[in-house]
Amino acid sequence: MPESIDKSGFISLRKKIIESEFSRMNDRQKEAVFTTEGPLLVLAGAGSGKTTVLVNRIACILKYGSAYQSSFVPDNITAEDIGYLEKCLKDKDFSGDRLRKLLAVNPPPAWSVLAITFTNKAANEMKERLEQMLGDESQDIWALTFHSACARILRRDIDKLGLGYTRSFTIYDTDDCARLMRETCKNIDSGDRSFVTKTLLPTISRAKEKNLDPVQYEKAVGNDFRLKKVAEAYYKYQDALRRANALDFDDMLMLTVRLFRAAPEVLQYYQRRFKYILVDEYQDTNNIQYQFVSMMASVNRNLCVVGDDDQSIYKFRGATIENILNFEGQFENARSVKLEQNYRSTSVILDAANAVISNNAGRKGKTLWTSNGQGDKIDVASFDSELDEAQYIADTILDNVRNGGKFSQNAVLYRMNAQSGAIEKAFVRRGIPYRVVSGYRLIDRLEIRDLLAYLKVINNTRDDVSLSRIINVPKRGIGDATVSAAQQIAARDGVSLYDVFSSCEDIEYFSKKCVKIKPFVDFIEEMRALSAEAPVHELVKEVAVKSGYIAALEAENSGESRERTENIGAFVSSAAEYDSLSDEPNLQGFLEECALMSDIDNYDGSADTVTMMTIHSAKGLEFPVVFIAGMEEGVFPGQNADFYPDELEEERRLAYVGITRAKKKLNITYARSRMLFGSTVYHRESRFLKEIPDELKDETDMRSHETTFSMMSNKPKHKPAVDSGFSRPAAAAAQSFAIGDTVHHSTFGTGMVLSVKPMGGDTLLEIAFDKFGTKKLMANFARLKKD
DNA sequence: AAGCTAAGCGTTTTT
DNA sequence: CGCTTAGCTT
Repeated sequence: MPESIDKSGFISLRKKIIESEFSRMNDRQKEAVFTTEGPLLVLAGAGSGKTTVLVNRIACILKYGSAYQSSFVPDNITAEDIGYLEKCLKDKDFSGDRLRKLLAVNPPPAWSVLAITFTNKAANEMKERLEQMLGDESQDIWALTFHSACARILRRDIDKLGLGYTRSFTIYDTDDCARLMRETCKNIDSGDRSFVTKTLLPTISRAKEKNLDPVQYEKAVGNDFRLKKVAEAYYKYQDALRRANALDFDDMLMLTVRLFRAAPEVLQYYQRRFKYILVDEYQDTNNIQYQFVSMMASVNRNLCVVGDDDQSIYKFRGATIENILNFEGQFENARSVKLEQNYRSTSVILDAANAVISNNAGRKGKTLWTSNGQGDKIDVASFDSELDEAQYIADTILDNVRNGGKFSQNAVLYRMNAQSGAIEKAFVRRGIPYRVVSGYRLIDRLEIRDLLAYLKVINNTRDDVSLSRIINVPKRGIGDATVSAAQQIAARDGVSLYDVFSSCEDIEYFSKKCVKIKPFVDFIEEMRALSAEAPVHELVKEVAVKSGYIAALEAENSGESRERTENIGAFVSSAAEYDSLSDEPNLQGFLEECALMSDIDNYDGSADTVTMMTIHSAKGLEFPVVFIAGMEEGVFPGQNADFYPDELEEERRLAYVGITRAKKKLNITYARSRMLFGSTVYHRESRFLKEIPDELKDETDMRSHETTFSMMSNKPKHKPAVDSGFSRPAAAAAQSFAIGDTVHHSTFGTGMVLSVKPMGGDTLLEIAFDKFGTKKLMANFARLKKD
């Protein structure tokens, strides 16, 4: 190196340039971004710009490597180079390749980064933002959920586990698992029908999260009679899964970790491949996920986890907050950074959130602050019934829109999906466009599940659960007696149900039934051949038609059957979308995507509709105006909260998550009576509401103190749209209205138009109905007929 | 095997 | 309330 270059001068210039490129971050954020080596815990409060920090940190690593922390100086730097760098700093131009070459110290190739999140949506968002920032180089970065990452790993090497699984394994969702369990453990019948789904499977799930196989679990259980029964069920269940070449959600993690132990070269491959690992929402990780992460990161030790202990809301599915609390103990030389400045909400909203969460004992302790203004007070309103509550929410949203807002700025959040019904009805009545993000997806519909069962059998003939689901759907003369006989033979010979059916000619018992069975087996074989060559959506279409499923629906020719046919059409479209978006589309990949995609993953914020969802689904999102409905004891927090202090704290964290979704305005509502699961229940105001200081709230009591009379108790005629994946066609009612027009509405009957106001491609009408008073409706959504 | 009716039952949050 | 299932009939 030439004498004239001052080493320390170069290093400090390098720091200045890197810092300047990320100058828009606050000091804490910078600290996280520039900690590019070693284990790092980022405790990021709600709305603290966490995603931006993550993305910037990866960008910094990929562009400059460890340059910020390194004292290494390349030999061949010249005075001219220094001049160039100084000019870059002065011009704030950091885009040049030359700059990068001069400054970078061991930058890793792009595919060195594994980013793990919990939803596909978050993964895609991260990928998109990285692509924006890095261009093509981000192509090979893995930004995936835990489950998809494990699926990829297992797809390559699951046979190395030596348990008989093959690469065409099927992923069982909770419904499949319940069917399998009921089938395998018919003798474990406790009389309680929900025993399997409420007790047995969750208990096994916990065992798998601790990486306990049936044998280990049985040992751990000891002499507990009840748990011994669970262990027995677990053994049979796991064996059935193995024979079906199927994995449940927990297996995906457990078997990956076991694969890493059984085949160290597989683990090594990934350890070398991923120099940098980061995990988002770390507070939601469970024990096996911790094992997975620590194995992957143990060589390079460049692990960055981001989370907020106050937002841990998945304890019920095994998440353990200890992973965050113990991070510094588990990873040597770990650093930790707290992000407490909030960029999202007004100080009123933030103060309310802080006040509520401060009632929790088990937390690391953070206090969010913001330099945003105070903002509006929180509107709190109470009602007689959930119907009045829904009406109020609908009216308030219409007011917001009339004052220049957009529907999409409003979100309605609630504790349980069951609460959405009343609100949907009110929206339908007012003509408010909305979208429900629910646990109920397109693929949860009966007809799609049937179709998927066909596809699963085609992909993996060992899948007995799926086969017995569709063997006689539509009716083809193979009834219960035949199926249970076949099941017995399969169990006796240790083969799959499909094997029995396909060799029915050799089995005496089936001599007469073969006429019915043979065509079905031939059909499956034909589709198996097709699946090797045709695109997935064509296969799906063929299956739907040639199985006779569509014909059976058409024969039924009811409104419901037509809807089912439509849904199948939508499913074919989604397969076509998969075909066009996926790098190498195949049936297996499509089935995997179906199993691992949730409704929120398809949520697209760009349509101008109100969003409705549970608070769980809302985590990670933000909206200018948020309504939290059903703030009642018994609903939020739920009944169990009185009994289990831990659950109360989890509910409180959930309340914290809900409150911090709001950017500008928060509305909270509750009702003293509520129709829930078929009967009316009475509740008091939620304790969480009382925990918000009075000076932050504007309270309105809309409850009557005499007889309850509610106009809304008129039953609506419309069945509300269940999902909303398809929003109502906005162009359908492109008619114009004038003041004085007489109109007909399917629910409100006849009325007269009082005012007309154009609004974002639509028209807001104020209509005086003869029997229902004055309502505000959006013309395109209200299905109005002019006289 | 298939289709019908009556009865019963669970209801939090989800990858 | 809405959905599944048991049990009966054809």
